[in-house]
Amino acid sequence: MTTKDKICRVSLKYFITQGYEYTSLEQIANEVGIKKPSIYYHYKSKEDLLAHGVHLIIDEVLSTINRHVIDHDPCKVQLQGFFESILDCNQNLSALIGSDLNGSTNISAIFQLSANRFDHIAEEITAYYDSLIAIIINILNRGVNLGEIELALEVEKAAIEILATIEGLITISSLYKKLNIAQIRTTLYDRLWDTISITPIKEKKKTNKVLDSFLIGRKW
Amino acid sequence: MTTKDKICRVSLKYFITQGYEYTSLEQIANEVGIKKPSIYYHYKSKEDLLAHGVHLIIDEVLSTINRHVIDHDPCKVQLQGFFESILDCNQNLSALIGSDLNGSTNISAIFQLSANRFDHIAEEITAYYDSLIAIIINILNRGVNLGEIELALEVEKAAIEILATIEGLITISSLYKKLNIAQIRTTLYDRLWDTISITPIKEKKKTNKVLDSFLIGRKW
DNA sequence: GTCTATACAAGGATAGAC
DNA sequence: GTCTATCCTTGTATAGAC
Repeated sequence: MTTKDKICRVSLKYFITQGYEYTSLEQIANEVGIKKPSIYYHYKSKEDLLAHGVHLIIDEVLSTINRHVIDHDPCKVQLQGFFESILDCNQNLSALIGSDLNGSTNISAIFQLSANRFDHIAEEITAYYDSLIAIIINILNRGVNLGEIELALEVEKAAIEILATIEGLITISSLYKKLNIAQIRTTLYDRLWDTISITPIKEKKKTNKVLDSFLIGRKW
Repeated sequence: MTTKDKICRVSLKYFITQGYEYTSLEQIANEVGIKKPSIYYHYKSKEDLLAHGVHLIIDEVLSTINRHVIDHDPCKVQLQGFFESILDCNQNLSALIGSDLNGSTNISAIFQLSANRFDHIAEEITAYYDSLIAIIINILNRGVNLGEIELALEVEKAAIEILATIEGLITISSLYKKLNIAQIRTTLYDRLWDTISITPIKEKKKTNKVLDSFLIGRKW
């Protein structure tokens, strides 16, 4: 890994765990094993560093989706691939930046922060969401054509619903530590699919007994 | 309004729009119309200011829910009241802090930031989520007893699903500016209710033609 | 490509007068 | 309860040697 790459990943790690403003170039330089001014040889400013970090995450998410949403798979599998890709990327952020993030991560949080602060990063993030919605809409349209999905479905609304569900999981799991996200994501996806797929009088919602609680350390 | 109160609301406004770290006490003092050191008469530190701001939001959300979730209403109405309360609080944050936030706000984002940075604020936020989930679970249990909601429903999972949906809407609407949240929230709530309520062979998912796009400035 | 040295600004916080 | 003055630390960024 080049020094430039290393700087980017280390700074991303700190931006995510500590926040952009509370991360100093000194700290980044220390961990990389160089001195502070050397960063400026590779990046023109701290903001530049953030922009590269955001770009790295977006790249990772989109390429993961690309790998997991296979062309001729059934729609349901494709959509699940999409769903899982984003959640996995969020969860495996630690691997991406080569570090040991213990807590739950939240890629949306760093997007939020960056977008609020820097206009050109906001544009990239909007384009990213455009891509995500376009991908979902493609999957849904194909599903409608193949008869997997309700003909009457308004794909655009459904796409946003799906994306909102994913964002919600990411947000809530990082904020509410008692939540065991690994357990809830499958159920949530099944439910989501249930609301858009063809359901020919099949008995819906036959749920099983609760085996494990989604909540850690507290029984409701 | 007391000076202390004014300081709290002004700082909250800037914390939300600019981020905690990028907000200086100087800026806050300027807007309040006092000098920087006077802040220290009312609050012991900048962190203290943030803690009070977070507390203010949490109070507002919980009391709004309290007003909108009426004791003997049907379950569906109660749940919708809950749903709307949080989204409204998020949207009307500008009114709360007495200011002119133009863009979309995101209370989860400031929770995120605060929780990451300060342990004792994190505890308050966890307690807040505990309360929210307890409220939903109470509504759902009552709905099950009244026969409005599926007997087989696992209320705990459903509660988290509902909360995740709300969080998702907040997150995505603040990140993805093209989304018209006002239009999508009703649909999303109906869909959600659909998945948990008793459905005696009623024809589900009879959606109408799309009239307006959820997305602003782009037609998919 | 990385270093030392340093400029320069800004922020949080305190002391003490009024 | 609010002010002026000031301390101290830290941060980003640059100049210029090696």
